[in-house]
Amino acid sequence: MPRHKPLTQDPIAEAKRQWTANGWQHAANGMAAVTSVMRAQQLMLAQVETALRPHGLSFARFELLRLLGFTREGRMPMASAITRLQVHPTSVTNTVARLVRDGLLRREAHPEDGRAAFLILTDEGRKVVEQSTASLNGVFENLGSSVSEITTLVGILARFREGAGDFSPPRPVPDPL
Amino acid sequence: MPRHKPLTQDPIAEAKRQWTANGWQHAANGMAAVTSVMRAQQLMLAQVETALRPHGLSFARFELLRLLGFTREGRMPMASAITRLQVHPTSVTNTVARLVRDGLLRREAHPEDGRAAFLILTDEGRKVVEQSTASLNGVFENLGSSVSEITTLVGILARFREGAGDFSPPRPVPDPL
DNA sequence: CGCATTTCAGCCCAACTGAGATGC
DNA sequence: CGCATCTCAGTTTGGCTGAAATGC
Repeated sequence: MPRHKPLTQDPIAEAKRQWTANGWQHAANGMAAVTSVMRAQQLMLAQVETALRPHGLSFARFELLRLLGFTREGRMPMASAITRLQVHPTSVTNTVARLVRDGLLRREAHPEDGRAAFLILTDEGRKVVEQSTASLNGVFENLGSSVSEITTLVGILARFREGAGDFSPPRPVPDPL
Repeated sequence: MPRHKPLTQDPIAEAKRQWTANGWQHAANGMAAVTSVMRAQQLMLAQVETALRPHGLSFARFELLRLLGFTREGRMPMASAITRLQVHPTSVTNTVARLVRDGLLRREAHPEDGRAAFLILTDEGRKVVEQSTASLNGVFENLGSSVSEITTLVGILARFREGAGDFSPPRPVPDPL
């Protein structure tokens, strides 16, 4: 992890001040939000990658393994993984190739659809995913934010993601009539 | 921009359910927070990069130009940029090289310290930073979240960043005595 | 035939590491 | 001398595009 010179004040608060001073008041809040999310992501990713490095995984690789690990038999069609992870098909091909190279995953032909591929966790892969999940949970349990802050954060970002077209709501209130 | 298959429900809510079902209740909230921030960052970055592409800038390049644009004379020592942007020195060298190549920035020797470099905005660079800021502000003004949500989000993430050692607080309440 | 699934080659960017040049 | 500043070469990664192979 890179060690940066600690700043004596919040650079985002400073940027917001400058945005306002330049007459961009209407954009200042949004700028602060976007910059905050970018920076928080960097910090979180650094912690996550530190926890995963001993297991030989990146976060992208972990996410795919974790998905497989949640299925009953440790197998899933490629297409499902692509949809669920919301990434580009070639990125998944790439991620899978590395996991196969490391012996954590196997690729098999789909029994019915000759175009499709099945991803299958190896025994080693199953072991790694459980161990790395345990390491990651240590990070997740120590973010330094309160439960109520975290709940609020997740809610706000869920509404943002939905507004950005990330998913359709599950209609928590079923249609009356 | 990649076009993904829209999901019919929130994948993070689903992941949280699985975390809980596996007995990791204490980590489920943190997992949701980290995953939410990661995904929101992807969505925001995609919008930001779409707005910047016509100007020939990435977000990293924009941030450096914007920093320069806020100084009186459009000039700043390399070291200040490194500290303020909180990135690796070689990354700044790289970013600067691209901006110089594109004629938006000039590099000059520091008058007093022979080791140090000065970064100087060119006329073209100044024009580009103002135009691209205007484009970005369009994104910032239309995130789809309310002002109160954004304010809450920024506050929670500021506390997280501070806790993660990103900066030291400006001591809003000066020490009594 | 059109369409879906997946891969491949190749590109770009960001971020890093390690080494070294230069000057305080 | 040690240290700071910065650059360079090279690696890794992820994410993308365009093209193609294969099969529905």
